[in-house]
Amino acid sequence: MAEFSQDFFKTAVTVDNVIFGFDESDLKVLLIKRGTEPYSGLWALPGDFIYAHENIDAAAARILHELTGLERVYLEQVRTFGAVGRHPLGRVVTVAYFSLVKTNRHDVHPSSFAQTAQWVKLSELRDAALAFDHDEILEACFNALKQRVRVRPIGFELLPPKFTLTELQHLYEAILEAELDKRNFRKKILSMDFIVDLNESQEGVAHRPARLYEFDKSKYEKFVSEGFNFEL
Amino acid sequence: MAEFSQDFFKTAVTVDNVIFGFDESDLKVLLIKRGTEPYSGLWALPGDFIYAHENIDAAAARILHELTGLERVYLEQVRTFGAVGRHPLGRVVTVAYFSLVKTNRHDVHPSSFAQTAQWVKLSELRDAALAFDHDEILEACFNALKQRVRVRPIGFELLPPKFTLTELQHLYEAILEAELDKRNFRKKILSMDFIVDLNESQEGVAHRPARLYEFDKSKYEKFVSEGFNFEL
DNA sequence: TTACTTGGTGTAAAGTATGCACAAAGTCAG
DNA sequence: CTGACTTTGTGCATACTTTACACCAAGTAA
Repeated sequence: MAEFSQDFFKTAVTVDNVIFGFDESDLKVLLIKRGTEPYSGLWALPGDFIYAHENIDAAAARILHELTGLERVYLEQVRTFGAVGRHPLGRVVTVAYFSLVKTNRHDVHPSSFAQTAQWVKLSELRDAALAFDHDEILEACFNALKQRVRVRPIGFELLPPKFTLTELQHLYEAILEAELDKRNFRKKILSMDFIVDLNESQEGVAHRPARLYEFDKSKYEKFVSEGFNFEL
Repeated sequence: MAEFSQDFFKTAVTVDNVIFGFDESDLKVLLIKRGTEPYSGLWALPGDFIYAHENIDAAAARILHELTGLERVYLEQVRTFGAVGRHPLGRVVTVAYFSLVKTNRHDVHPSSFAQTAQWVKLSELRDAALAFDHDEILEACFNALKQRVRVRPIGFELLPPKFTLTELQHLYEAILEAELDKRNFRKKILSMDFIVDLNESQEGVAHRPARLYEFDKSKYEKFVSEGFNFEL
Protein backbone atom coordinates (compact mmCIF):
# COMPACT_ATOMS: atom_id res chain seq x y z
CA MET A 1 0.00 0.00 0.00
CA ALA A 2 1.16 3.51 -0.79
CA GLU A 3 2.63 6.09 1.60
CA PHE A 4 -0.61 7.81 2.44
CA SER A 5 -2.67 4.88 3.31
CA GLN A 6 -1.52 2.64 6.11
CA ASP A 7 -3.01 4.72 8.89
CA PHE A 8 -6.39 4.91 7.30
CA PHE A 9 -7.10 1.21 7.05
CA LYS A 10 -8.31 0.99 10.61
CA THR A 11 -12.02 1.32 10.38
CA ALA A 12 -14.53 -1.48 10.67
CA VAL A 13 -17.57 -1.43 8.44
CA THR A 14 -20.79 -3.14 9.40
CA VAL A 15 -24.20 -3.51 7.87
CA ASP A 16 -27.40 -3.07 9.87
CA ASN A 17 -30.63 -4.29 8.45
CA VAL A 18 -34.11 -3.04 9.22
CA ILE A 19 -36.24 -6.00 8.24
CA PHE A 20 -39.85 -5.04 7.79
CA GLY A 21 -42.76 -7.43 7.88
CA PHE A 22 -46.51 -6.97 7.86
CA ASP A 23 -48.96 -8.98 9.87
CA GLU A 24 -52.52 -8.44 11.00
CA SER A 25 -52.56 -4.83 9.87
CA ASP A 26 -49.33 -4.02 11.70
CA LEU A 27 -45.92 -3.17 10.37
CA LYS A 28 -43.26 -5.03 12.28
CA VAL A 29 -39.50 -5.04 12.51
CA LEU A 30 -37.32 -8.04 13.19
CA LEU A 31 -35.08 -7.28 16.15
CA ILE A 32 -32.55 -9.37 17.99
CA LYS A 33 -31.66 -9.42 21.62
CA ARG A 34 -27.90 -9.02 21.70
CA GLY A 35 -26.00 -11.91 23.22
CA THR A 36 -22.55 -10.32 23.22
CA GLU A 37 -21.01 -7.12 24.45
CA PRO A 38 -21.36 -4.27 23.87
CA TYR A 39 -25.02 -3.68 24.73
CA SER A 40 -25.54 -7.34 25.61
CA GLY A 41 -29.16 -7.96 26.52
CA LEU A 42 -30.49 -4.97 24.62
CA TRP A 43 -32.66 -5.08 21.52
CA ALA A 44 -30.86 -4.19 18.32
CA LEU A 45 -31.09 -4.34 14.58
CA PRO A 46 -29.58 -7.45 13.04
CA GLY A 47 -26.20 -6.58 11.61
CA ASP A 48 -22.67 -7.80 11.20
CA PHE A 49 -19.22 -6.84 10.10
CA ILE A 50 -18.61 -6.91 6.38
CA TYR A 51 -16.05 -9.55 5.50
CA ALA A 52 -12.85 -8.65 3.76
CA HIS A 53 -13.88 -9.92 0.35
CA GLU A 54 -17.60 -9.32 0.57
CA ASN A 55 -19.54 -6.61 -1.18
CA ILE A 56 -21.78 -4.43 0.96
CA ASP A 57 -25.03 -5.56 -0.63
CA ALA A 58 -23.91 -9.14 -0.23
CA ALA A 59 -23.29 -8.61 3.46
CA ALA A 60 -26.79 -7.24 3.88
CA ALA A 61 -28.25 -10.23 2.06
CA ARG A 62 -26.14 -12.60 4.14
CA ILE A 63 -27.37 -11.15 7.43
CA LEU A 64 -30.91 -11.53 6.28
CA HIS A 65 -30.32 -15.05 5.10
CA GLU A 66 -28.63 -16.15 8.31
CA LEU A 67 -31.47 -14.83 10.38
CA THR A 68 -34.48 -15.87 8.33
CA GLY A 69 -33.30 -18.39 5.79
CA LEU A 70 -34.69 -16.12 3.07
CA GLU A 71 -32.98 -15.38 -0.20
CA ARG A 72 -33.76 -13.04 -3.10
CA VAL A 73 -35.49 -10.62 -0.84
CA TYR A 74 -36.10 -6.94 -1.49
CA LEU A 75 -33.17 -5.00 -0.04
CA GLU A 76 -32.31 -1.36 -0.31
CA GLN A 77 -29.44 0.70 1.00
CA VAL A 78 -30.54 3.74 2.95
CA ARG A 79 -27.68 5.65 4.49
CA THR A 80 -24.39 5.25 6.29
CA PHE A 81 -23.94 6.14 9.94
CA GLY A 82 -20.50 6.80 11.28
CA ALA A 83 -20.53 9.23 14.16
CA VAL A 84 -17.21 9.05 15.94
CA GLY A 85 -18.45 7.69 19.23
CA ARG A 86 -21.23 5.45 18.01
CA HIS A 87 -19.44 2.19 18.82
CA PRO A 88 -17.61 1.74 22.11
CA LEU A 89 -14.93 -0.54 20.67
CA GLY A 90 -13.47 1.64 17.97
CA ARG A 91 -14.35 3.36 14.76
CA VAL A 92 -17.22 1.43 13.28
CA VAL A 93 -19.12 2.81 10.35
CA THR A 94 -22.38 1.10 9.51
CA VAL A 95 -24.29 0.97 6.27
CA ALA A 96 -28.03 0.76 6.89
CA TYR A 97 -30.38 -1.27 4.72
CA PHE A 98 -34.03 -2.05 4.88
CA SER A 99 -35.58 -5.21 3.57
CA LEU A 100 -39.13 -6.33 3.00
CA VAL A 101 -40.19 -9.88 3.78
CA LYS A 102 -43.33 -11.91 4.02
CA THR A 103 -43.41 -12.65 7.74
CA ASN A 104 -45.88 -15.45 7.94
CA ARG A 105 -44.16 -17.85 5.62
CA HIS A 106 -40.90 -18.20 7.48
CA ASP A 107 -39.50 -18.71 10.88
CA VAL A 108 -36.57 -16.97 12.39
CA HIS A 109 -33.28 -18.66 13.22
CA PRO A 110 -31.38 -16.92 15.96
CA SER A 111 -27.61 -16.96 15.47
CA SER A 112 -24.54 -16.52 17.63
CA PHE A 113 -25.03 -12.76 17.66
CA ALA A 114 -28.65 -13.04 18.59
CA GLN A 115 -29.90 -14.85 21.63
CA THR A 116 -33.40 -14.15 20.50
CA ALA A 117 -34.97 -12.69 17.44
CA GLN A 118 -38.47 -11.31 17.49
CA TRP A 119 -40.95 -9.42 15.37
CA VAL A 120 -41.86 -6.20 17.10
CA LYS A 121 -44.67 -3.86 16.13
CA LEU A 122 -43.36 -0.56 14.93
CA SER A 123 -46.06 1.17 16.94
CA GLU A 124 -44.63 -0.29 20.14
CA LEU A 125 -41.17 0.99 19.41
CA ARG A 126 -41.76 4.71 19.40
CA ASP A 127 -39.60 5.42 22.42
CA ALA A 128 -37.68 2.18 22.72
CA ALA A 129 -33.98 2.46 23.42
CA LEU A 130 -32.20 0.12 21.07
CA ALA A 131 -28.48 -0.63 21.16
CA PHE A 132 -25.97 1.76 19.56
CA ASP A 133 -27.65 4.41 17.40
CA HIS A 134 -30.19 1.89 16.14
CA ASP A 135 -33.16 4.07 17.07
CA GLU A 136 -31.89 6.66 14.64
CA ILE A 137 -31.18 4.06 11.97
CA LEU A 138 -34.62 2.56 12.34
CA GLU A 139 -36.23 5.95 11.95
CA ALA A 140 -34.20 6.76 8.84
CA CYS A 141 -35.14 3.42 7.30
CA PHE A 142 -38.80 3.81 8.08
CA ASN A 143 -38.76 7.24 6.45
CA ALA A 144 -37.02 5.78 3.44
CA LEU A 145 -39.66 3.08 3.17
CA LYS A 146 -42.42 5.67 3.42
CA GLN A 147 -40.99 7.62 0.54
CA ARG A 148 -40.13 4.63 -1.58
CA VAL A 149 -43.50 3.01 -1.32
CA ARG A 150 -45.21 6.02 -2.86
CA VAL A 151 -43.19 5.76 -5.97
CA ARG A 152 -42.40 2.08 -6.50
CA PRO A 153 -44.77 -0.84 -6.08
CA ILE A 154 -42.67 -2.53 -3.42
CA GLY A 155 -45.47 -2.97 -0.91
CA PHE A 156 -46.27 -6.34 -2.44
CA GLU A 157 -43.00 -7.70 -1.09
CA LEU A 158 -44.64 -7.59 2.32
CA LEU A 159 -47.81 -9.44 1.36
CA PRO A 160 -48.40 -13.06 0.48
CA PRO A 161 -48.69 -13.76 -3.25
CA LYS A 162 -52.47 -13.69 -3.06
CA PHE A 163 -54.02 -10.84 -1.13
CA THR A 164 -57.22 -8.87 -0.84
CA LEU A 165 -57.52 -5.20 -1.62
CA THR A 166 -58.36 -4.50 1.98
CA GLU A 167 -55.10 -6.10 3.07
CA LEU A 168 -53.25 -4.01 0.55
CA GLN A 169 -54.96 -0.88 1.77
CA HIS A 170 -54.13 -1.66 5.40
CA LEU A 171 -50.53 -2.16 4.42
CA TYR A 172 -50.36 1.25 2.81
CA GLU A 173 -52.10 2.81 5.75
CA ALA A 174 -49.58 1.29 8.12
CA ILE A 175 -46.61 2.50 6.10
CA LEU A 176 -47.92 5.94 5.35
CA GLU A 177 -49.44 6.37 8.81
CA ALA A 178 -52.58 7.76 7.25
CA GLU A 179 -56.11 6.64 6.57
CA LEU A 180 -57.08 6.11 2.97
CA ASP A 181 -60.52 6.17 1.39
CA LYS A 182 -61.61 2.71 0.34
CA ARG A 183 -63.26 3.61 -2.92
CA ASN A 184 -60.56 5.96 -4.05
CA PHE A 185 -57.83 3.52 -3.11
CA ARG A 186 -59.38 0.72 -5.11
CA LYS A 187 -60.05 2.94 -8.07
CA LYS A 188 -56.44 4.05 -8.19
CA ILE A 189 -54.87 0.66 -7.63
CA LEU A 190 -57.05 -1.06 -10.20
CA SER A 191 -56.61 1.70 -12.77
CA MET A 192 -52.90 0.88 -13.02
CA ASP A 193 -53.56 -2.55 -14.17
CA PHE A 194 -50.81 -4.66 -12.80
CA ILE A 195 -52.88 -6.04 -9.96
CA VAL A 196 -54.76 -8.98 -11.38
CA ASP A 197 -58.01 -10.41 -10.16
CA LEU A 198 -57.60 -14.14 -9.58
CA ASN A 199 -61.33 -14.88 -9.51
CA GLU A 200 -60.85 -16.60 -6.22
CA SER A 201 -62.24 -15.76 -2.83
CA GLN A 202 -61.06 -15.85 0.72
CA GLU A 203 -62.17 -18.86 2.68
CA GLY A 204 -62.95 -19.38 6.33
CA VAL A 205 -63.91 -15.85 7.22
CA ALA A 206 -67.11 -15.06 9.08
CA HIS A 207 -68.35 -12.49 6.63
CA ARG A 208 -68.56 -11.86 2.93
CA PRO A 209 -65.31 -13.24 1.49
CA ALA A 210 -63.07 -10.88 -0.42
CA ARG A 211 -61.67 -11.46 -3.88
CA LEU A 212 -58.02 -12.36 -4.14
CA TYR A 213 -55.54 -10.51 -6.32
CA GLU A 214 -51.91 -10.86 -7.23
CA PHE A 215 -49.22 -8.45 -8.34
CA ASP A 216 -48.07 -9.01 -11.91
CA LYS A 217 -44.54 -7.75 -12.25
CA SER A 218 -44.38 -8.01 -16.01
CA LYS A 219 -47.55 -5.97 -16.35
CA TYR A 220 -46.00 -3.41 -14.04
CA GLU A 221 -42.94 -3.18 -16.23
CA LYS A 222 -45.09 -2.71 -19.29
CA PHE A 223 -47.01 0.02 -17.46
CA VAL A 224 -43.77 1.83 -16.63
CA SER A 225 -42.33 1.42 -20.09
CA GLU A 226 -45.43 3.03 -21.53
CA GLY A 227 -44.46 6.11 -19.61
CA PHE A 228 -46.78 5.86 -16.65
CA ASN A 229 -45.81 6.51 -13.10
CA PHE A 230 -46.76 4.61 -10.04
CA GLU A 231 -47.80 7.12 -7.40
CA LEU A 232 -50.00 6.68 -4.48
CA MET B 1 -11.15 -4.42 21.66
CA ALA B 2 -13.09 -7.64 22.06
CA GLU B 3 -12.28 -11.04 20.60
CA PHE B 4 -14.37 -10.70 17.48
CA SER B 5 -13.15 -7.42 16.26
CA GLN B 6 -9.44 -7.07 15.59
CA ASP B 7 -9.54 -8.48 12.10
CA PHE B 8 -12.33 -6.25 10.99
CA PHE B 9 -10.68 -2.91 11.65
CA LYS B 10 -8.85 -2.93 8.36
CA THR B 11 -11.04 -0.97 6.04
CA ALA B 12 -10.46 2.59 4.92
CA VAL B 13 -13.43 4.89 4.56
CA THR B 14 -13.41 7.84 2.24
CA VAL B 15 -15.85 10.51 1.23
CA ASP B 16 -16.40 11.54 -2.37
CA ASN B 17 -18.21 14.73 -3.13
CA VAL B 18 -20.16 15.59 -6.24
CA ILE B 19 -20.11 19.37 -6.14
CA PHE B 20 -22.74 20.87 -8.39
CA GLY B 21 -22.71 24.41 -9.72
CA PHE B 22 -24.84 26.26 -12.24
CA ASP B 23 -23.56 28.73 -14.74
CA GLU B 24 -24.91 30.12 -17.99
CA SER B 25 -27.77 27.62 -18.13
CA ASP B 26 -25.46 24.68 -17.57
CA LEU B 27 -25.15 22.33 -14.66
CA LYS B 28 -21.52 21.73 -13.83
CA VAL B 29 -19.53 19.48 -11.57
CA LEU B 30 -16.26 20.35 -9.89
CA LEU B 31 -13.69 17.71 -10.78
CA ILE B 32 -10.03 17.38 -9.95
CA LYS B 33 -7.23 15.98 -11.97
CA ARG B 34 -5.55 13.45 -9.72
CA GLY B 35 -1.93 14.20 -8.83
CA THR B 36 -1.18 10.97 -7.00
CA GLU B 37 -1.48 7.29 -7.72
CA PRO B 38 -3.71 5.44 -8.28
CA TYR B 39 -5.28 6.90 -11.39
CA SER B 40 -2.82 9.80 -11.43
CA GLY B 41 -3.67 12.15 -14.28
CA LEU B 42 -7.30 11.12 -14.51
CA TRP B 43 -10.31 13.24 -13.66
CA ALA B 44 -12.00 12.30 -10.42
CA LEU B 45 -14.44 13.49 -7.83
CA PRO B 46 -12.88 15.39 -4.98
CA GLY B 47 -12.64 13.11 -1.97
CA ASP B 48 -10.46 12.09 0.89
CA PHE B 49 -10.02 9.61 3.68
CA ILE B 50 -12.07 10.24 6.76
CA TYR B 51 -9.83 11.02 9.71
CA ALA B 52 -9.91 8.88 12.80
CA HIS B 53 -11.87 11.32 14.92
CA GLU B 54 -13.90 12.98 12.22
CA ASN B 55 -17.59 12.45 11.55
CA ILE B 56 -18.57 11.54 8.02
CA ASP B 57 -20.56 14.70 7.35
CA ALA B 58 -17.65 16.71 8.70
CA ALA B 59 -15.27 15.03 6.29
CA ALA B 60 -17.54 15.90 3.38
CA ALA B 61 -17.68 19.52 4.53
CA ARG B 62 -13.92 19.59 4.98
CA ILE B 63 -13.26 18.38 1.44
CA LEU B 64 -15.53 21.02 0.08
CA HIS B 65 -13.94 23.69 2.22
CA GLU B 66 -10.40 22.76 1.28
CA LEU B 67 -11.26 22.89 -2.38
CA THR B 68 -13.45 25.95 -2.58
CA GLY B 69 -13.05 27.86 0.66
CA LEU B 70 -16.79 27.58 1.16
CA GLU B 71 -18.51 26.82 4.44
CA ARG B 72 -22.11 26.19 5.42
CA VAL B 73 -22.93 24.78 2.06
CA TYR B 74 -25.79 22.45 1.19
CA LEU B 75 -24.53 18.88 1.54
CA GLU B 76 -26.40 15.63 1.37
CA GLN B 77 -25.34 12.04 1.75
CA VAL B 78 -26.41 9.85 -1.13
CA ARG B 79 -25.11 6.31 -0.88
CA THR B 80 -22.09 4.25 0.04
CA PHE B 81 -20.03 2.38 -2.53
CA GLY B 82 -17.84 -0.47 -1.45
CA ALA B 83 -17.44 -3.05 -4.17
CA VAL B 84 -14.54 -5.31 -3.27
CA GLY B 85 -12.24 -4.35 -6.12
CA ARG B 86 -13.09 -0.69 -6.45
CA HIS B 87 -9.79 0.57 -5.06
CA PRO B 88 -6.50 -0.99 -6.15
CA LEU B 89 -4.75 -0.43 -2.82
CA GLY B 90 -7.06 -2.28 -0.47
CA ARG B 91 -10.57 -2.30 0.85
CA VAL B 92 -11.81 1.26 0.56
CA VAL B 93 -15.45 2.05 1.11
CA THR B 94 -16.59 5.48 0.05
CA VAL B 95 -19.54 7.52 1.20
CA ALA B 96 -20.88 9.69 -1.60
CA TYR B 97 -22.27 13.18 -1.03
CA PHE B 98 -23.50 15.88 -3.31
CA SER B 99 -23.27 19.55 -2.55
CA LEU B 100 -24.75 22.63 -4.14
CA VAL B 101 -22.69 25.79 -4.48
CA LYS B 102 -22.91 29.13 -6.16
CA THR B 103 -20.10 28.85 -8.69
CA ASN B 104 -19.55 32.40 -9.72
CA ARG B 105 -18.81 33.83 -6.32
CA HIS B 106 -15.83 31.71 -5.46
CA ASP B 107 -12.63 30.43 -6.87
CA VAL B 108 -11.22 27.02 -6.53
CA HIS B 109 -8.07 26.17 -4.57
CA PRO B 110 -6.37 23.03 -5.78
CA SER B 111 -4.77 20.99 -3.01
CA SER B 112 -2.14 18.31 -2.67
CA PHE B 113 -4.53 15.69 -3.98
CA ALA B 114 -5.57 17.81 -6.89
CA GLN B 115 -3.18 19.17 -9.43
CA THR B 116 -6.03 20.96 -11.06
CA ALA B 117 -9.63 21.51 -10.25
CA GLN B 118 -12.13 22.47 -12.90
CA TRP B 119 -15.83 23.00 -13.45
CA VAL B 120 -17.03 20.61 -16.11
CA LYS B 121 -20.40 20.69 -17.80
CA LEU B 122 -22.47 17.67 -16.94
CA SER B 123 -23.50 17.44 -20.57
CA GLU B 124 -19.88 16.93 -21.59
CA LEU B 125 -19.41 14.07 -19.17
CA ARG B 126 -21.88 11.57 -20.50
CA ASP B 127 -19.30 8.98 -21.43
CA ALA B 128 -16.25 10.27 -19.60
CA ALA B 129 -14.14 7.72 -17.80
CA LEU B 130 -13.41 9.07 -14.36
CA ALA B 131 -11.08 7.45 -11.86
CA PHE B 132 -12.28 4.55 -9.70
CA ASP B 133 -16.04 4.02 -9.87
CA HIS B 134 -16.63 7.76 -9.97
CA ASP B 135 -18.77 7.59 -13.10
CA GLU B 136 -21.21 5.47 -11.20
CA ILE B 137 -21.08 7.72 -8.15
CA LEU B 138 -21.67 10.79 -10.24
CA GLU B 139 -24.67 9.22 -11.86
CA ALA B 140 -26.15 8.19 -8.53
CA CYS B 141 -25.67 11.70 -7.16
CA PHE B 142 -27.20 13.36 -10.19
CA ASN B 143 -30.22 11.09 -9.87
CA ALA B 144 -30.47 11.94 -6.19
CA LEU B 145 -30.37 15.65 -7.04
CA LYS B 146 -33.06 15.20 -9.64
CA GLN B 147 -35.37 13.57 -7.16
CA ARG B 148 -34.58 15.89 -4.32
CA VAL B 149 -35.13 19.06 -6.28
CA ARG B 150 -38.73 18.12 -7.04
CA VAL B 151 -39.60 17.90 -3.43
CA ARG B 152 -37.43 20.40 -1.60
CA PRO B 153 -36.60 23.94 -2.68
CA ILE B 154 -32.87 23.36 -2.79
CA GLY B 155 -32.36 24.70 -6.29
CA PHE B 156 -31.79 28.16 -4.84
CA GLU B 157 -28.52 26.97 -3.35
CA LEU B 158 -27.16 26.99 -6.89
CA LEU B 159 -28.28 30.51 -7.75
CA PRO B 160 -27.04 33.89 -6.57
CA PRO B 161 -29.21 35.50 -3.89
CA LYS B 162 -30.99 37.62 -6.49
CA PHE B 163 -32.15 35.86 -9.59
CA THR B 164 -34.68 36.13 -12.39
CA LEU B 165 -37.47 33.67 -12.99
CA THR B 166 -35.93 32.74 -16.30
CA GLU B 167 -32.69 31.80 -14.56
CA LEU B 168 -34.63 29.70 -12.10
CA GLN B 169 -36.48 28.00 -14.91
CA HIS B 170 -33.27 27.23 -16.76
CA LEU B 171 -31.84 25.74 -13.60
CA TYR B 172 -34.79 23.41 -13.21
CA GLU B 173 -34.64 22.50 -16.87
CA ALA B 174 -30.97 21.59 -16.55
CA ILE B 175 -31.54 19.44 -13.48
CA LEU B 176 -34.67 17.73 -14.68
CA GLU B 177 -33.41 17.44 -18.26
CA ALA B 178 -36.78 18.58 -19.52
CA GLU B 179 -38.31 21.69 -21.01
CA LEU B 180 -40.81 23.58 -18.91
CA ASP B 181 -43.55 25.91 -20.03
CA LYS B 182 -42.77 29.50 -19.10
CA ARG B 183 -46.22 30.58 -18.05
CA ASN B 184 -46.97 27.44 -16.10
CA PHE B 185 -43.60 27.50 -14.39
CA ARG B 186 -44.07 31.07 -13.22
CA LYS B 187 -47.60 30.46 -12.10
CA LYS B 188 -46.55 27.51 -9.98
CA ILE B 189 -43.46 29.08 -8.49
CA LEU B 190 -45.20 32.30 -7.58
CA SER B 191 -48.25 30.55 -6.18
CA MET B 192 -46.13 29.06 -3.40
CA ASP B 193 -45.22 32.38 -2.10
CA PHE B 194 -41.76 32.06 -0.75
CA ILE B 195 -40.13 33.64 -3.78
CA VAL B 196 -40.25 37.37 -3.20
CA ASP B 197 -40.24 40.08 -5.81
CA LEU B 198 -37.49 42.57 -4.97
CA ASN B 199 -38.86 45.31 -7.23
CA GLU B 200 -35.48 45.56 -8.86
CA SER B 201 -34.44 44.87 -12.41
CA GLN B 202 -31.52 43.36 -14.17
CA GLU B 203 -29.02 45.86 -15.51
CA GLY B 204 -26.72 45.78 -18.48
CA VAL B 205 -28.70 43.44 -20.66
CA ALA B 206 -29.49 44.23 -24.27
CA HIS B 207 -33.19 43.59 -23.99
CA ARG B 208 -36.08 44.14 -21.65
CA PRO B 209 -34.63 43.67 -18.15
CA ALA B 210 -36.15 41.01 -15.97
CA ARG B 211 -37.36 41.49 -12.41
CA LEU B 212 -35.19 40.10 -9.63
CA TYR B 213 -36.47 37.76 -6.96
CA GLU B 214 -35.10 36.13 -3.86
CA PHE B 215 -35.87 32.96 -1.96
CA ASP B 216 -37.31 33.61 1.49
CA LYS B 217 -36.53 30.65 3.69
CA SER B 218 -38.75 31.70 6.57
CA LYS B 219 -41.71 32.03 4.23
CA TYR B 220 -40.91 28.58 2.90
CA GLU B 221 -40.96 27.15 6.39
CA LYS B 222 -44.28 28.79 7.09
CA PHE B 223 -45.61 27.35 3.84
CA VAL B 224 -44.52 23.88 4.86
CA SER B 225 -45.82 24.19 8.40
CA GLU B 226 -49.22 25.12 7.02
CA GLY B 227 -49.26 21.70 5.45
CA PHE B 228 -48.34 22.54 1.89
CA ASN B 229 -45.93 20.61 -0.22
CA PHE B 230 -43.31 21.90 -2.55
CA GLU B 231 -43.60 19.91 -5.75
CA LEU B 232 -42.51 20.80 -9.18
C1' DT C 1 -84.57 -16.03 9.64
C1' DT C 2 -82.33 -12.48 11.55
C1' DA C 3 -78.38 -10.05 13.11
C1' DC C 4 -73.71 -9.24 12.22
C1' DT C 5 -69.53 -8.24 9.66
C1' DT C 6 -66.88 -6.94 5.89
C1' DG C 7 -66.86 -6.46 0.71
C1' DG C 8 -67.72 -3.91 -3.21
C1' DT C 9 -69.38 -0.09 -6.02
C1' DG C 10 -70.44 5.42 -8.68
C1' DT C 11 -71.09 10.20 -9.10
C1' DA C 12 -70.73 15.12 -8.61
C1' DA C 13 -67.88 18.98 -7.38
C1' DA C 14 -63.47 21.13 -6.62
C1' DG C 15 -58.97 21.66 -7.73
C1' DT C 16 -54.87 21.10 -10.60
C1' DA C 17 -52.27 20.81 -14.83
C1' DT C 18 -51.73 21.77 -19.57
C1' DG C 19 -51.40 24.04 -23.96
C1' DC C 20 -51.02 28.03 -26.23
C1' DA C 21 -49.71 33.60 -28.54
C1' DC C 22 -48.96 38.36 -28.27
C1' DA C 23 -47.98 43.03 -26.44
C1' DA C 24 -44.36 45.48 -23.44
C1' DA C 25 -39.71 47.09 -22.22
C1' DG C 26 -35.51 47.69 -23.00
C1' DT C 27 -30.79 47.98 -26.29
C1' DC C 28 -28.42 48.81 -30.48
C1' DA C 29 -27.25 50.24 -35.12
C1' DG C 30 -27.91 53.21 -38.83
C1' DC D 1 -34.72 59.27 -33.49
C1' DT D 2 -36.57 55.41 -35.49
C1' DG D 3 -36.89 50.74 -36.53
C1' DA D 4 -35.17 46.12 -35.73
C1' DC D 5 -34.05 43.01 -32.32
C1' DT D 6 -34.28 40.33 -28.05
C1' DT D 7 -36.23 38.70 -23.96
C1' DT D 8 -39.96 39.63 -20.43
C1' DG D 9 -44.37 39.01 -18.71
C1' DT D 10 -49.13 37.76 -18.82
C1' DG D 11 -54.67 34.81 -19.05
C1' DC D 12 -57.92 31.71 -20.40
C1' DA D 13 -60.29 27.48 -21.80
C1' DT D 14 -59.98 22.53 -21.53
C1' DA D 15 -58.71 18.14 -19.85
C1' DC D 16 -57.46 15.59 -16.10
C1' DT D 17 -57.13 14.31 -11.29
C1' DT D 18 -58.56 14.25 -6.67
C1' DT D 19 -61.77 14.29 -3.16
C1' DA D 20 -65.81 13.42 -0.49
C1' DC D 21 -69.34 10.58 0.40
C1' DA D 22 -73.39 6.07 1.61
C1' DC D 23 -75.65 1.91 0.64
C1' DC D 24 -76.56 -2.79 -0.94
C1' DA D 25 -74.34 -7.56 -1.35
C1' DA D 26 -72.48 -11.83 0.34
C1' DG D 27 -71.29 -14.59 3.49
C1' DT D 28 -71.30 -16.69 8.81
C1' DA D 29 -73.33 -17.62 13.27
C1' DA D 30 -76.76 -17.97 16.58
